[in-house]
Amino acid sequence: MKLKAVYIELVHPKAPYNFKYSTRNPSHFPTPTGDEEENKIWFTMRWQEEPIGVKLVNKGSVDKPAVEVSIYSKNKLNYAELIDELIYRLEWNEDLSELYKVLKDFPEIVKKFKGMRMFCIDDLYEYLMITILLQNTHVKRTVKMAQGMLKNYGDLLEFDGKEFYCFWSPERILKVPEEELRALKVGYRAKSFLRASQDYLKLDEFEMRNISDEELRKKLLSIYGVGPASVDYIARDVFHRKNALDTVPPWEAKIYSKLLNVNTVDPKKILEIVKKKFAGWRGYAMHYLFMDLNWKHKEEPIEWFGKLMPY
DNA sequence: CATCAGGGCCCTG
DNA sequence: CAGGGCCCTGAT
Repeated sequence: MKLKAVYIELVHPKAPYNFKYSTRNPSHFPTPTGDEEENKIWFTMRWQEEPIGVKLVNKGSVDKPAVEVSIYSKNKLNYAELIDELIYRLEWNEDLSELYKVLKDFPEIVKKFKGMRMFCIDDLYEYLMITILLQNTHVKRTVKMAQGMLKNYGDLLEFDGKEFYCFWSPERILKVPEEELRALKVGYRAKSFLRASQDYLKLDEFEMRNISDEELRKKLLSIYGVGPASVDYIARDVFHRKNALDTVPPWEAKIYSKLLNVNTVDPKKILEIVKKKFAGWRGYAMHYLFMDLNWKHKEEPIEWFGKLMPY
């Protein structure tokens, strides 16, 4: 599908805003739903049922942020509404000054990553599908499964001289028999995709933005295929809950242990330490520490991390 | 070649 | 609340 209508607007995120660290995450598994270059990023999304393409170009600096947003669509849209949505998803109006106080023991990290926001362009539905793709497997297989699913059920979009897939809609995937999904080697996840899609259609993700952390957690856990590990990621990344971190899986506990320089790898003890240390911001704070490690590892591989990080 | 664990979650007892 | 089962893949 060729996307022709184009709308361009220069948006000013609240300073400080670090474009690079807010739009790239070395630990994300690659999907054919977007691309990035220095100071540029392309991605797709489904907005009000319509698949669209978005390009962001950095036109500012950390202290004077400016991002040129280009919207590509088949039909004209209510652009003001869509820009507001992007501001929400990209956390462009967030004030993180309290976070930096909580991170006082990590001055180098605060200095380097000041202005880094959470980067999740996905809506609840897409992120549900992503967390299911991640469960109980290695990244390599996750990538393969994602490609297979996108190729078969996603929408191929053409915009700005590029081609990317947009995630399938829940309605689309619900028409597919479970056996057909299984043929794509997604295994028992086939059932999860279908049941989670059904559950999603009963929810109102916009309403969920306003409920308490506790209620949100309960609602998310009621979705088939969503358990304690996925809830933390969804609450933090999609719903921007700064304190979302109630489960530390063993593989993360080993990494946190090193990051926090403590002599335990017991997930429960680690969680207690994190709760105390990063009161009110534990999800966000750990993201900062984790990103620091990811970028260091990308620039120069860290042996212990390479061994611990599931691949 | 067989075995096994792996960015969890569901279901059962 | 603990533990087995689940699809598949690649490592051993």
